[in-house]
This record gives sequence, structure tokens and C-alpha cells, in this order.
Amino acid sequence: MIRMRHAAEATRPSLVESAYEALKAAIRNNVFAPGYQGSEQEIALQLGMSRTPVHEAIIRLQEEGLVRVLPRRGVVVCALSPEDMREIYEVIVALETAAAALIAEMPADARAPIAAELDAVNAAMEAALARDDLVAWAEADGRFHQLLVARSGNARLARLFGTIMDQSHRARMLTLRLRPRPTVSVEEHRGIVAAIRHGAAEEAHARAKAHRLRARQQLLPLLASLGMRHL
Amino acid sequence: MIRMRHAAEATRPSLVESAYEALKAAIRNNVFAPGYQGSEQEIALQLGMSRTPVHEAIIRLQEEGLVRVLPRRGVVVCALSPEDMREIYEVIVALETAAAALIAEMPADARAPIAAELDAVNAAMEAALARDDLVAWAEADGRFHQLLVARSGNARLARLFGTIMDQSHRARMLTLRLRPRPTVSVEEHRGIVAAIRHGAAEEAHARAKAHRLRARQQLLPLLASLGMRHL
DNA sequence: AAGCCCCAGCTTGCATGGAAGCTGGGGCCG
DNA sequence: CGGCCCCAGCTTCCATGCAAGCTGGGGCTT
Repeated sequence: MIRMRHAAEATRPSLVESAYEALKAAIRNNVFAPGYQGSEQEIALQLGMSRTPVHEAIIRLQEEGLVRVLPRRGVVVCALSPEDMREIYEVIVALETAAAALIAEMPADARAPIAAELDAVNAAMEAALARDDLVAWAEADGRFHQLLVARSGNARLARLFGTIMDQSHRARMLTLRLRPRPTVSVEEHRGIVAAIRHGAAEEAHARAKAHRLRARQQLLPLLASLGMRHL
Repeated sequence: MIRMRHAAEATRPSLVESAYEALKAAIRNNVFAPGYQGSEQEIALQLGMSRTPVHEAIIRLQEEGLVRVLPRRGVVVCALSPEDMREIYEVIVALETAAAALIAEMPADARAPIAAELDAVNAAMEAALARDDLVAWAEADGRFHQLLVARSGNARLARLFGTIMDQSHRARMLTLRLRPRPTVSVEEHRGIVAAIRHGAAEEAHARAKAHRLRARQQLLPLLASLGMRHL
């Protein structure tokens, strides 16, 4: 047995890490609803650890815009106004269109397998829609967009995209059942993939933008009609 | 004297905050050069505080990609490879072109004062260049780009832009004196402002993109010639 | 002489205690 | 009866102590 002195690559997660993941999941799944206010002590108790790792996890969550800590008062889960959703969509458009263009600018033998991956996910969306399985549809839709940025060859871009999607996850889930059947999405996705496959960067950019703008146009009125500061 | 019970808005900065700012400044100004490895204890001593606030500040810096903490080994200042710089420029292009387009899409009476502000900064750049004051030129150039995203009406976009610019600040400073006299920049900036003033979103987008791509094309070979992992 | 092993020292991870500050409500004063 | 004040309780902030783990070098074995 070789003595591994340098770099144990698969170390067990620290308490900070698990607190971070647990809190993020709780926020995403609405267990901690927006506006929820709690103390680190209380959260630490729930997670079965001391205050320190919870405190440090909350610092990270604050950095990502999911919570805000009010000094000496507690930590609150950030609520999203329609204004926030406008900002978020603008950032999503900026990052995602860039990713689509970057992929389209790759050499053909790099683009092809990526286009195939995207097509596969898109097929899964279509199948879910045929089964009337909206949850599976949303999951596959998320995977499509996540794949798009993950394959852009730009880890920083993918990371920024991830945090902005985390911020808006709740809002998308909320409106999932409210909006009309999303049949256009699959078609628009196909257009994006086609542009990528042909190496048409400008077109990929434009199609990705149009897709997101339409989705946003559908989402914002819904949110506005639901009440201002609610999610 | 009214008793301000709610929300003291101008509270003195916490130790965590000052540690964060001090460390960020030290990294920006190359006091802690990339690859520098130190212990939290040592930094805490230098800043005259305990390990705790330093530890928490480092968590934030790690979240922003400026440092990496190696468990039980210390914290190192991240070095940037040419590959990293490519990623960074791609993100800058994505965010900045979006900002330019957003401003150009505003109503005319909102665009005009912004264009005037941008023109003023641009004039300062030109003046600095006439004086051969490269440092002042770089400072004004940074202000131009920062202003562009700050006036986009999207705080999230501006924040993301700020962190990515923090990551790449050192590299820009390093190459400042190495590259040819930046006379084209002022002209290209004028083009961006003109497109904004006319409300031509597509053109503002394209000009902002071309400007950054040219700058990148100038920067990358310089960095490559300097040595791979150095900054 | 070369290679392995083990240990001393230094590092962060985490727990805990004290301090400072904000909040809300009960009591006091007008 | 109304409004102000003050304080008890809860919160985060920060310091510090202990534990676990990584590193590098000195000494031992072969």
C-alpha cells in the first residue's frame, strides 16, 4: 500500500459543507420559505452541530444572495420581487446566450457530441410532456439549460449561472403549474441546438435570447398577479 | 433627538468586514502575490485581530475565487493561467455587452444623462493619455467600464461584474506598461456611447463586444509570452 | 548509503464562553 | 389614558481552547 502523503482527493465533507448543502436544499424546497427568520442557534440545533459551522455556511449563502443576515437580529431567507426576477432573467439571458455562442464557435467535432447530448435531454422533455409529467418536464428543462452552460468550456460562466439559477429556483417551481402547457419550449430548444450544430454563433445567440425572453414574458405577469414581494 | 430604533444604516464595519477589505486590497495590490501561502493565524496577527474574523473573511474571498483554502495546510492566493484569463474575458464580454444593450433600450431621457457621464469619463481618459499618465488612463478606463454596468439598472449584473474584475485586476495592471499605447480604446468607447445615445441596442452590444475582443486579443499573447501560471 | 518510518510542529475545523447590541414589552411619568 | 423609557432576553460577533490532520525532517533499519 502506497503511502498517500499528498492530497487526499476524496475527503469526507466537513460540517460546514453539509450545513451549506442542507440549508440550500431547505431554501430551494421551500422548507425555509422566503421571509423566514431564524437564529443560527436554532438551525444548529436542527442540524445537530454547533453554531460555528452554521455561521460559516450562512456566510457563503449570503455571498450567493440566498439569505441576508441582519446583525444581532438573525438571518432571513431572501424574497424575490418582480424587479428581482427581471434582473435575474437579464443575467440568465446574458450568460446563456454567451454559452450558446461559445459552443457554436467550437470546431465541428467538438460541437457534434454536445448537440447530441442536448437533443437527448430535449427528447426527455418531450416525452415528459407527452406523459403530462410536469415535474419531470421541469427537471429536464433545467438539465437542458444547465448542460448548455456546462458545455460552454467556461467554468466561471457555469458557476455564475448556477448561483443565479439557485436564486430563482423557487419562483420557477411556483409558476410551473400556473402557466400554459409549455409545448413551444421543446421547439425553441431544437432551434438552438440546430444553430449550434451548424456552427452559427450569431443565430445560436439570438435563438437562446428569444427563448428566454419569451419565457420571461410568460412568467412576469404571473408573478405580478400573485402579489408583489411574495417569492 | 429621535431614538432610531430600527435599522442603524451607518454602522461601523465589523472586524470581518475590515479583514475582508484589507485582504482584498492586499491581493489586488500584489502585496500578497499569487501563489502566496500563509496561515490564518499569521494574517490575524498582522491585522491585529483573532483568527475567527480572518477565517470568515477568507470564506468570502474563496467564494469570490480570489483565494483557495487547503484544509489543514493554509490559504493560497489564486494564480491566473492564460486559460483563466480566457474564461474571465468571455464572462466580461457577456456581462458588459448585456449592460450596454440594456442601457440602449432605456427611454431616451434616461439614456441621455448616462451617455453624458460616459462621455465625461472618456474625456478624462483622453486627457490622461495626452499627459502620458498611464496609471490615470487605466483608472479612468476602469471607471468607464464600471459605470457602464453600474448604470445598466441591474444590481446583480453589476455585482457579478465587480467580482470578475477583482479576479483579473492584477493581470490588467501587469500588462499595462507592456502593451502598445491604447489610443484606439477612446475611439471605441465613443462608438459605444454613440450607439447608446441613439438607442441602438444591437449596435451597442456589437461595439462593446468588439472592444473587449480586441483588448483580449492584445492581452493574451502578452500573458502567454510572460510565462504560463504566473499571474 | 539509501529508503522507510515516525514524530514534533504547525495548520485548520469546530465548540464554547463572554461581550455588545437590538427588540419588544412592562412600568412609570405626565 | 397616552407616550416614553428602560431592561430582560435573545441575537450575532469575536476570542480562545481543544482536537484532528498534514508536512517535513531526523533517525533507524537494511
